[in-house]
Amino acid sequence: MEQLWALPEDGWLSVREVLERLTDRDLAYTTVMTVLDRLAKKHLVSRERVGRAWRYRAASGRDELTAEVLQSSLDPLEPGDRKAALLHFLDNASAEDLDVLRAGLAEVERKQSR
Amino acid sequence: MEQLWALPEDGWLSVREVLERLTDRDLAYTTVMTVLDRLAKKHLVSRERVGRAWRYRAASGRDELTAEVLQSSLDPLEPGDRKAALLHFLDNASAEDLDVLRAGLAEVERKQSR
DNA sequence: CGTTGGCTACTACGAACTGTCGTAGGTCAG
DNA sequence: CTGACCTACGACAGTTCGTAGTAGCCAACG
Repeated sequence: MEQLWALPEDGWLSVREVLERLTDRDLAYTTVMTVLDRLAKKHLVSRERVGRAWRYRAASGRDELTAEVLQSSLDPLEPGDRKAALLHFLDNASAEDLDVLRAGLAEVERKQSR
Repeated sequence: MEQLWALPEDGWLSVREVLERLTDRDLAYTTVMTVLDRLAKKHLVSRERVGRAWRYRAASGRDELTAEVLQSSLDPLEPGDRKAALLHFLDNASAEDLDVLRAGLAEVERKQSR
């Protein structure tokens, strides 16, 4: 389902255009339509009427969506567990991830002091 | 389902003991058993035979489990998106979370240099 | 003006997962 | 033996997902 997000193109796409980009899957037109419809109902994509047809667009990028998932995974935890979870995460994180986080934290601080 | 993890007690618990701790839910004995059985099959809990009965224990704490979820949310992303997701995450993180991350990073560095 | 191609809306269906139980049958103590 | 307790297995409804078919609307072509 989310395979559809492998499609870059951040403009608006019609069902047909999405279908044509999914050459590997060989899906029926209506399948793509149904999926897009359901994603729209869950607000994972936005849609906009153009004549009779709908055009779809990712509501948010893979990166933003993932960031939300991270937050929502943490949210139900109590503060103690939340903290522990973050620390466990760091323990298992790759050097690259740690670098990104370090840089990101520095950036946040920079913004804060401004 | 995961409500069961609201139970602290990191020792081994029998089905009956779990049931008794779930006073709010009023579940049948077999319901708890089935749930524990299924969790065991997914390796979310470990079990150990004691006489005829099984005793169950959380395979990992809520915190560790969440840390794994965080990793697995990130894993399918390409490096660019992964980085972007982490940065988005920092953008929306609370001051407390940022503090934890800062402290955690410092800790990791300390370990590394040793 | 009727046919056709494209598009939507609605429905369907099987697989997987979840939450909830019930039944059947084994075992161990009184 | 009998009852209490436990497990194994099956069941059923509700939801999500992936896939698709049917019906019907509309605009443009010939």
